[in-house]
Amino acid sequence: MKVIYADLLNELKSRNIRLSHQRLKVLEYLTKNYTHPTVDQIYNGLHQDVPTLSKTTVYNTLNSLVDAGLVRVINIEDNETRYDIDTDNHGHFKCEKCRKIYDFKINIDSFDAHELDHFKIFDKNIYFKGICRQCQIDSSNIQSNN
Amino acid sequence: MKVIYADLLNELKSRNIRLSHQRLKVLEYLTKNYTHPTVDQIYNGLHQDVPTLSKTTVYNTLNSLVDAGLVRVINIEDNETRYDIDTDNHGHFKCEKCRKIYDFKINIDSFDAHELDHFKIFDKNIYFKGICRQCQIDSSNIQSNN
DNA sequence: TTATTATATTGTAATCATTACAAGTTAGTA
DNA sequence: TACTAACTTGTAATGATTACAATATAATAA
Repeated sequence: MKVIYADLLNELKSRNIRLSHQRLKVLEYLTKNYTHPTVDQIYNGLHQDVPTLSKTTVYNTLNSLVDAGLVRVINIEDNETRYDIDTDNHGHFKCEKCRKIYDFKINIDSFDAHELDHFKIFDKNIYFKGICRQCQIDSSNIQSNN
Repeated sequence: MKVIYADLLNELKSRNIRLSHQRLKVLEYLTKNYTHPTVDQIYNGLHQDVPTLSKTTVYNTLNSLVDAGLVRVINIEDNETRYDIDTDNHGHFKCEKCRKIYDFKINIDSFDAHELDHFKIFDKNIYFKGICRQCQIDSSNIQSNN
């Protein structure tokens, strides 16, 4: 899914969330970096460009954006929260070697979960963990060098 | 899924994990409390019975059991890790009102995720968030009392 | 049973992510 | 241009988890 920056701005305006310099920069970062970044990565990525930026502001901004439904939280490891500007229905794969998070297409709604028939569901998440293709290739190359 | 305590003990023995008093108590707690407890809940639940128990031991024990594949980690909220003695293929629903976690049957392997065809997958997780049936009933009763 | 030893437990201190808070700043509006 | 509610910032607080070193114990063999 392609995220259109201008659409995000309209979305913010319609929700009366002020278009502060810092928020626009965080949004811009997320639309330019599809890496499911952590708060630290966002902060470090923007710090040169916005020297006054505070990490608290990054937290505040992300919380606002999540509340507004413009950003999704990814909780895979318990010690690092990641953020995703793509709120469409998709899954995440985390490589335990290179730590990269890959998106993959999956229609979560195609499941039947009858036990939840009378439950209100706001949010559906799928994530897998393992070793990505590239890391398998890399490690077999290292072995063949022995 | 019914977890057989004796099977867990054999599993531990075969992996050369010592059957210390504290570990047995944590395992017993998990097999008796299908509530996906937090570390605090386990610690508080056992503290009367095992007064010398340390919270560090609960952490250490759970990490060992997770490494051994006897317990699964549930990361839904970023600030509370929960533990599940049921390692079978199933999904979790977290109610945002009563905070309870419900299990539901779902065959995660029934999906096709072709983009991951050459990825090694060790671990698959599904969780939903929303309002459970009981909390919806409760809140409509409160409203009708107005 | 007893002695031995590798492994486990414990309490405290350290770490790290996140939030609380209060003072200063700014976006949006009139 | 002035006003004000909302936002940003830096620091301090919080809370979960881990590191560490001293003590205790499970498993093994004599």
